[in-house]
This record gives sequence, structure tokens and C-alpha cells, in this order.
Amino acid sequence: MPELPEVETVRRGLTPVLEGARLTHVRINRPDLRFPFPERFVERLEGARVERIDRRAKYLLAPLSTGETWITHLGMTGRFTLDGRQLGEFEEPAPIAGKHEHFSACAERDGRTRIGFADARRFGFMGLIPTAEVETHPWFAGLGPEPLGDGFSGAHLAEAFAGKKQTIKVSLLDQRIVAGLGNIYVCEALFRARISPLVAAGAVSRPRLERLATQVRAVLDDAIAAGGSTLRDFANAEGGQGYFQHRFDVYGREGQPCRGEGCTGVVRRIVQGGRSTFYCPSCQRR
DNA sequence: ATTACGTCCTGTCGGC
DNA sequence: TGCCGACAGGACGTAA
Repeated sequence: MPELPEVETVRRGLTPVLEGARLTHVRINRPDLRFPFPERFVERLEGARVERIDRRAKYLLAPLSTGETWITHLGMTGRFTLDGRQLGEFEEPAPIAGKHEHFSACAERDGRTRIGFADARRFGFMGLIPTAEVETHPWFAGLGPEPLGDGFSGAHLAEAFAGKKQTIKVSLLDQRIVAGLGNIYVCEALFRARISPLVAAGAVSRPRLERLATQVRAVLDDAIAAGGSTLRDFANAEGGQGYFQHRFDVYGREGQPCRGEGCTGVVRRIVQGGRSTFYCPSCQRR
């Protein structure tokens, strides 16, 4: 379930365990996820100390004491688990938790915590690149601003959207324009801003773009707050039940009444760029 | 250059 | 119950 708020929630769950910890018992159970694991991946992680857990867009970054940064993208179904169980005298990490766990390690600081990474669809991936080269790496060089950072505003959207004929829905999913939004939060932000997903990005007025930027931040803040309250569940094996899902206004609500104040419309589902868009045709008119 | 589409992979859910 | 198609929160590669 990883869009920006979910990745941020995972980051906050991993931080207390991984920050300052040394990685041991690193293991991979297959040669690749979406991409091959890096060369000598296990050896390069083994014994390294994790300095921090950072997030950029939907990527998790763990700068290491070795001068390299361990990078994880959760794809669609990637999940970290922390079982918190002390492995005691076991030489090897605990048995594989399910057939889709492709990576595991232990974080050793005061005690030892086992970390697993499972990804059924294997759209996720991991990388290991010199920390000094992260910003210029192809995964990061072209990313737009963080939506919760200073670089994101109505003015930024106006500049990025100028002359664009692509619909605003599809444009907001473009990570080069703003980095971290996914299908759900784009739908929700457009609803909150009362902007139709069908309009051309370049045709949206400046006041509406200001409103959109405000609502993008608002929905992400709300979702992070909701995810943050379920940190523990996320970190445990059953993770993934974000609790913001109960507050969706449009996503997954096809055929249900619009929640807009005074609106009698019904939420519709259409397909744009091959992906579902949910919106209220009554209050998102242009 | 921008835009559109197919692709990677597995699991789940609804309909027949 | 079983089978089949549609769909799933991402991002890349290719082609128009």
C-alpha cells in the first residue's frame, strides 16, 4: 500500500529499530525482485551500521557507515516486518515467514531484531549506491519536489503544468512533477480541491492550482497522521492495514453518494492512463 | 519532447 | 466448488 504516507509510516516504524543498528545475518532468498539485487549485496550490507532511515518520494533510504546507501522501493506489495523477537543463540535468522519473503536481516544494537521484506508481486526493488551519488542517480535525479516540502506550491504546479494537454489526474501521477503521490491520493486531493480529473493540466486556473496544492498537502498530512497511529500494526507481520482507508472520499467508492457538503452526486469510476480514477462528476466539474 | 501503452508478477474478488 | 476475467496503491521501456 505504498504511496508517500504509507512509505513515511514504514520509515517511522523502521527508524527506532534500525537507526544506529548494525546489520547482521543478511540473507536473500532469490536473485532478484523487480531488478536483480546488487552485486555482493549480502556482503556489502553485512556488518554495516545504519545511520538513519530517510524517505525521498516513495523510496526508503538508509545511509550506512560504509559510505553506501541501502535503498528500498516497496513497489505495490512490498512489506517490511519486524518481529521484535530476540533470536538468542540461534545462528541463523528465524525461518522464512511465508513464501514471499525475499530478504531478511537482523538489526543489532541493544538487542537483536529480525527484519523481513516480503513482496508478493515483486514490483519492489532494492539498491545499494554510494551515498554521495544518490542525488544524481537515475532513480532520484529527475524527481519533482516533495509535496510536503518547500518546493511544492501552486506556483510550482502552474510552472510544471504550463502548456500540458495531459489530464491533471495523469499529470499528478508523474513523479517528475511532484514526487510521492499515487493513484489514491491524487483522486482524493482532486476531490478535496473540487477539480475534475478530466481537465487538461495546463487549463487549470492559478487559484485552483493553489487550492490543489493546499489539498494535496492536507490529504497527505491526514493520511500520515492516520498511518502514524497504527505504526505498530504496520511494523508487525500483518502490516499494510493503513487506517486512512476508512476516510476516503472517493477512492473505491464507485456508486456511493458523494461526501461533498450539500452534494447529491454519486461517485464514478473511469479509467485514465490505464488506471482507475474515482471522482464526483457533480462537484468536480472543471 | 511529450504522450500512450504494454510489461513485470502474484493474489484476490466477483460472477457464472 | 471451480474456473475465468478484471483489477490492484508503481514505474520503466518502447513506440508513436
